[in-house]
Amino acid sequence: MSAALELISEQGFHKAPMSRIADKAGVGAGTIYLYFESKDMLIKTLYRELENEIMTAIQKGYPESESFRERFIHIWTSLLRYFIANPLHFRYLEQYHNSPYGVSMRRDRILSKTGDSSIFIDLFEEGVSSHTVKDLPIIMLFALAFGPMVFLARDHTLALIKLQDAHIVQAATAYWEAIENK
Amino acid sequence: MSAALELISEQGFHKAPMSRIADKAGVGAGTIYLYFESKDMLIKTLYRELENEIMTAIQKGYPESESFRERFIHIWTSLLRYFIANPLHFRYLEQYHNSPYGVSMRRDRILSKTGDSSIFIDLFEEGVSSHTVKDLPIIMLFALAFGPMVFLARDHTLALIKLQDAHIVQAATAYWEAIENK
Amino acid sequence: MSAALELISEQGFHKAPMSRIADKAGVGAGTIYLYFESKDMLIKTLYRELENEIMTAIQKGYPESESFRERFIHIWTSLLRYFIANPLHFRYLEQYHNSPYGVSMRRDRILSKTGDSSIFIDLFEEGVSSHTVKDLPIIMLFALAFGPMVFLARDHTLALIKLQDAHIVQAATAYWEAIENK
Amino acid sequence: MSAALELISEQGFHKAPMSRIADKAGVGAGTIYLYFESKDMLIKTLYRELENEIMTAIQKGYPESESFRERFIHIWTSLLRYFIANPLHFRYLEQYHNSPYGVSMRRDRILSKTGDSSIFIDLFEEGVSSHTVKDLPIIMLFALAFGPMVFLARDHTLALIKLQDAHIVQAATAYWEAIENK
DNA sequence: TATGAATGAGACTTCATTCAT
DNA sequence: AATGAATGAAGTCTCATTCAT
Repeated sequence: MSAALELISEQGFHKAPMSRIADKAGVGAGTIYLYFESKDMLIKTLYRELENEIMTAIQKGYPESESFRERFIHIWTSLLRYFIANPLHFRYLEQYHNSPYGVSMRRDRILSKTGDSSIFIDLFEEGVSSHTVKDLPIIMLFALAFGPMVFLARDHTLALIKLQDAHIVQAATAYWEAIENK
Repeated sequence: MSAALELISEQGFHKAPMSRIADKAGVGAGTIYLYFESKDMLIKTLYRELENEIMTAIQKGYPESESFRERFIHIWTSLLRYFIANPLHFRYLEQYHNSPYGVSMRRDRILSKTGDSSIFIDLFEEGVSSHTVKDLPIIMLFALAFGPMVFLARDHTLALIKLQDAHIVQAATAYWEAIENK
Repeated sequence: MSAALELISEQGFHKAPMSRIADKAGVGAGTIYLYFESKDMLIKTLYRELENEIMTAIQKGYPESESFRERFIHIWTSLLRYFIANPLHFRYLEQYHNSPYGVSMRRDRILSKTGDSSIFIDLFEEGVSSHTVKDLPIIMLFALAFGPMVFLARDHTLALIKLQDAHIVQAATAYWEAIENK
Repeated sequence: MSAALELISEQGFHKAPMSRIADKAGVGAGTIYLYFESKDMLIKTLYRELENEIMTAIQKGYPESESFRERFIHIWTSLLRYFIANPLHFRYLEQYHNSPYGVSMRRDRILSKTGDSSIFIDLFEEGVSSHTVKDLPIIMLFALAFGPMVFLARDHTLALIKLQDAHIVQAATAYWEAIENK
């Protein structure tokens, strides 16, 4: 899986044939099929693995009893810091989302409110009902919150900008002002 | 080109082999090569075509002499409206940006400040130097501005939300508050 | 035909598609088919044309009434000089001989003793029956005579050697000694 | 490789598509690419293989300590006998030399005096410096020596003549007289 | 008579997957 | 359980030839 992660992140799906993944992992090509039914399954399993790791990272130090604002900023900055610290993970997720798997998965999840993203949904619902954030559809809040973050992470990953910690806090604050209900 | 647009937008690059594009266009497979040197060239040419169309759409009704805020909101909403009106175009651009072409092009452009995105860059530079928007690196402002918009457009395209005009204005305003220098 | 000659000589058959030939000739692709039934026919016709030209060149100044040796050396040097003066023609003939056409044509001709090479055959038969040259099968004499010449012409054409007139005469003489009946 | 040898020898490069070679070899089309990077590499590797085999054949029974004449005739007749015994090899080499690969290789080798043909070059240089053969450029001697042999081999291969051993010796002797310094 | 856009068979090559070892 | 050689469908692209204009 880590061989697949490296190859796909760095070169994209179509430059990561199973044979190369096997080579990089130091195993035979057939061996992969003992653990994964198909390339698709490998890709999906790897995706879930990363997702879990990310959720764990976010929950670490989560200020359960602080204000909504604090909790929101914690999540937002944790996520961005995670992506900056793990650029391969970020690039993999991007590749995944921009593929047939990703699109259908995204739709399924959001419509059924399942999956790990439900944490975010819950948070936003609390924010709306407590009039702490603007009264907008959850999905819009979601887009407004994570759109900038993904873009920042991408620019950083591509080395177009070198995000300092100060930038991250600035961005989180700026973004908070966008959704805050004043 | 419109056959390519449809297939690639709806199914992704790797489900759009030249033979299917040709079929959909109602021509022989070889015919495409009379007009495009290679599949790559077809993809790039189509990209530029769409980009031009978008720039035209944005410039229509541009309030040249209005305040910075008005101009900014004009561009932001025009772009989002364009994507909502042309979901295939939007999805095509997304596919393109998430591919080897897109990544290298993006880097080249931003670093060399050429290409159509220079319009945005100019606008932001004006905003920063006139202290109308926060003093952040241009790329961050860019990410903060277009990140949410792309996410909104994506959600709309995937029918996860049906953006009304009211939503668009709300989002533009919310976003303005995020970058505004108060 | 001269467009075909140039392209095929310089780049080989497989880099001389009909479309390029037409372009170089300044006509439409279809126009060629008004004058030649197919690419094969074009190639064959061009071959015959060159062959005729060569036979004409050889016969010019042919010392009809001189000794066998004089006549032989005349033919041999004329031919080599022709190839040196017309490298494109030489390269075309080489390409042709090394192709399905060439091989079958060669066999047909020699077996049926038709075609222009019958001139050479007649000459050699005279030489053998008059005991001027060694008593070897005609085909062997042919090979012994034209093998070196073709090699010399090839080396000259490829710029591996720059044949001076002195060389040509030396070679002709040397070769004469090989077949001469002493 | 032997499937490629047969097809290319008998039908030429362009009637030997990879699919036919694979069929003839009784393997799948992709299998060839496990052993050869490309069709070009297959062709080149096969060429080198044959060349090695030929050099081995020539060196067998080489009369190291005999006179120049003996050594020269040994090489010449060995080569011709090899070609007669292995007509497919001969035809393959011919095809190869008459192709983009062959032409550039030939030029490289002769100019840099590398490759197996250097054996011949050394021999001729000895002959010239010891005044045993005529004082002509090496390339000319080369052409004078191997031109007839190639032609004879070709005629035999095409079944235009059935070379007996006596013929071979006659031809070698005749040729020796052409280059001998008298 | 001339054109040249259109065709589609066929070329080379890649790669997810299988299976005998 | 592990291997990796073999497979062959599918992909991109070329080009001799046709035919409506």
